[in-house]
Amino acid sequence: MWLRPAKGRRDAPLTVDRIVAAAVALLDAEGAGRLTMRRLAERLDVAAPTLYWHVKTKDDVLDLAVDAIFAEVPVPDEDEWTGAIRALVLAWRATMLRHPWSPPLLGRPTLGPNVLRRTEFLQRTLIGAGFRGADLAAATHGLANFTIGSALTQSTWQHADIHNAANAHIRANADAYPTLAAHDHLDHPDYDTLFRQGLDRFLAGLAGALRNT
Amino acid sequence: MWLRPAKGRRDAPLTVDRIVAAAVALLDAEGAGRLTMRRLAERLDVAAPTLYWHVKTKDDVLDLAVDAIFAEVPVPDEDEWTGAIRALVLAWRATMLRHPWSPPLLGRPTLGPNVLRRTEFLQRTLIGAGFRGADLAAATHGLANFTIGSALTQSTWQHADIHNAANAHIRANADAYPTLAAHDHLDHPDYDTLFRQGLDRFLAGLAGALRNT
DNA sequence: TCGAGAACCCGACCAACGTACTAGTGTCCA
DNA sequence: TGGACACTAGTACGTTGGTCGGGTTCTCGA
Repeated sequence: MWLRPAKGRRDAPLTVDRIVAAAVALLDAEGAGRLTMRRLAERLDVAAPTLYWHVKTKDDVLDLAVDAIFAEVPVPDEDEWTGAIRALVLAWRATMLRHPWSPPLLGRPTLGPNVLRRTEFLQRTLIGAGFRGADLAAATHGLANFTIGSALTQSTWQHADIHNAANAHIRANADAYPTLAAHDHLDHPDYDTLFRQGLDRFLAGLAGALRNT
Repeated sequence: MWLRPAKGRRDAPLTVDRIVAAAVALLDAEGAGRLTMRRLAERLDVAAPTLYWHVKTKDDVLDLAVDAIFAEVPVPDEDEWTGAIRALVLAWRATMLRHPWSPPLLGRPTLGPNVLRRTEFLQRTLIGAGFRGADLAAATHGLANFTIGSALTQSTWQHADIHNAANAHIRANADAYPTLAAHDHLDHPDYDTLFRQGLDRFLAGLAGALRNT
C-alpha cells in the first residue's frame, strides 16, 4: 500500500519512438525469433497490451524497426557517380549487417521515410550519371537487389559454427559436390572484399552500357 | 463402434516426402504465414502430433520445403559459359517466383542436396570459364546474391495492390521524393526484362574482369 | 502360425504467443 | 469542481509449436 510504486506518473511517457528503439535493441540482442510483445513491454517496464495503444500490430513494430535502422545510412556527398553509389551501397550493407535480423524482413513492403530517402538518392544519382528509361530501372533495381541479396546470405552464413558445419557436410559428401569440396567454396570468405569486387563488376557493366547509348 | 471406419490400414503411409509435398502445396496456396502444423496435418488427414514422428520441428519442414522446390531447377546443358549461367539463373529465379514464400526463407542455412547441386554447377561452370581464386568466389556469390535479392524484392512487390498503394504514397509525398515521383520508379516495371538486363550488365562486368587476367 | 519388437499414430496437455475488451488512473481545461 | 481525454493495467480468449505416454498396426524371424 504505502510501498506501492506510485502508479501512473511514470518517469517518461511511452511513445512510438521509445517502443521502436526498444524493439531494435531487443532484436539486436536476441534476434527476430525472440521479439515478443510481452518481452518488448517488459523492457519498457509496461504491461504487454499497453503497447497496442501506440501501435496497431506487431508487424507495425517490425516495419518501424526496419525503417529505423535505415536512418543510420548516411546520404553520401560525392560528385562522381560510381563513388557516390559505392559509398551509399557500402553503408547500406554495413547497417544491415550490424542488424542481422533485418535482411529477411525486407520480404515485406517497406515504405518508411528512411528507406525511401535512400532509394531517392540512388535514383537521382543514376539519372545524373545519364541513365534513362529501362536502363535506369535496371540499374536501380539491380544495385538494390545485389546489396540486399548479399546482406541476406552473409547474415545467414557469417556465424562460424554454421559455417563449419556446412563445410563439414560438403566435405563429407565430396563425391556429390567435387567442385565445392575441392575449391573451398565456403572457406574463409572475406565477405567484405567479395562484395566490393562483385559491386565493381556490376558497376563496370553499368558503365559499359552507359557508354553504348 | 460398429460404424468405425476401419482404422489403421491407411491408403498410404505418411512419409517425410508426403509431408513436404503437402507443405509446399499449402505454402503455395496460402503463404508462409498460414502454414501451421495443425493445418498441414489436416491436409494429410492426420492428427497434428503425428507429424513430429517424421519431422523434428516445424523449421525442418520449412527447410525441406525450400530444398524441394529447388529440385525444379534444371541443370542446363550448354557449352558457352554465359549462356549456361544465364539459363541456370533464370530458371532458379522462375522457381522462386513460382513459390513466392521461398525467398524470405533463404535467410536460414540451406544445405539440401538440390540447393547444393545448383551451387556445384554454378561453381564448376565458372571454373570452366577461367575464374580462379577471389574472382571465382566473387562471381559465384555475386550471381547468387543478385538472383536471390531480385526474387526477394519482386515477390514482395508484385502484388498489384501493394504496388498501387506504394505509388500513391510516393506521389502523395512528391515533395520529399521528387525523383521517385517524377520517374515512376515503381510504375509498371517489367521485372523479367529488368532482371535480364541487370544480369547482362553483371555478366559483362565479369567477362571484362576475366579478360584482364 | 504366431508372437515379440519396431514403426507409427493419436488424445490430452502445456507454455507462450498476439491481441480484444474492460476498468481504471492521472492530467488538463471549462 | 467536474467532466473529457490520454494513457495504462488487468483479464481473458483463441491459436500456436511442441511433449508425453499410451495405444494400434506392421514386419519378420522362428
